[in-house]
Amino acid sequence: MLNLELMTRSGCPIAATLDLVGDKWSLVIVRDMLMGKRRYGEFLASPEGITTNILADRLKRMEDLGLISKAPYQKHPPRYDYALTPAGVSLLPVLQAMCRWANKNIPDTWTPPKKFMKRRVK
Amino acid sequence: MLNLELMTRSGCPIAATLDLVGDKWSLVIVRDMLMGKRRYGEFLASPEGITTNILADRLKRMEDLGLISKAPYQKHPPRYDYALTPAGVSLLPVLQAMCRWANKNIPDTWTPPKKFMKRRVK
DNA sequence: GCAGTCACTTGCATATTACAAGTCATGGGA
DNA sequence: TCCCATGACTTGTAATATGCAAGTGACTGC
Repeated sequence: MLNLELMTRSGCPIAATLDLVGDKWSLVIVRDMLMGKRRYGEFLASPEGITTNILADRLKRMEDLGLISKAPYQKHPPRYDYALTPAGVSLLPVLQAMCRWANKNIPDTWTPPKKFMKRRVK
Repeated sequence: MLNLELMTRSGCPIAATLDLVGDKWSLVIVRDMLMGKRRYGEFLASPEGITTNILADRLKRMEDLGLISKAPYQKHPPRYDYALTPAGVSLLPVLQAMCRWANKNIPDTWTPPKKFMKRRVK
């Protein structure tokens, strides 16, 4: 369970989920991490073109929420690897459902790699 | 397939889905419709407290996107019933995945009705 | 004929996002 | 050694989205 001081709009699980990750960027970053990306610069390089201030804000926010964790891979200057926590990884089925929906309903969307669509989390 | 003049950030199905419904309110309205609500006033009455201008904007936007349709149930003054199109209904698996995630990860979220969680769309 | 309801629209303040530029430490090459 | 590039950000400002309050028009019930 996540530990949140954040107020959600209601107890509805859909509304509560949207209060945590219902913006245009958080789930794109989660996608990148599920695909193996771990560094600030790798997230910036994604084709959607997130800007640096939004990326820094979302990384901090999702860390505060308990969806990602960061570990330094060097000390001077501090540099971090970002990784999903189990709660973050378990967003995978949401992303898979979005992929299925988009591939059926939005023209010209890419077919995700099979290993992404087949992967299961407990 | 939806017919969109909207530019998406990339061909990624996740990013494209978020470009259509990745805000705090659209999927809440879809949820209400899947639960049987059809009128403007019913959406307003939901516990999250959407405001009238945002609701009117989202209804129009989702109609333009092809996710919902409206049909008049009286002429003077014009009053409408809103309903999901097949593309709108097929967002159900995304909402179900969010519910499962929230119930496991966000404290004190409601358990949705079984008929909502069990329902399947082709 | 007057209050209330339904389905909105409008105006304005605040919050969020986008875009551009700057910072700071370090590593590599001439 | 000095210059430039890179990684990981921060800061400033403009554009856009959201929240809040109030207003509108066409009825409906009393």
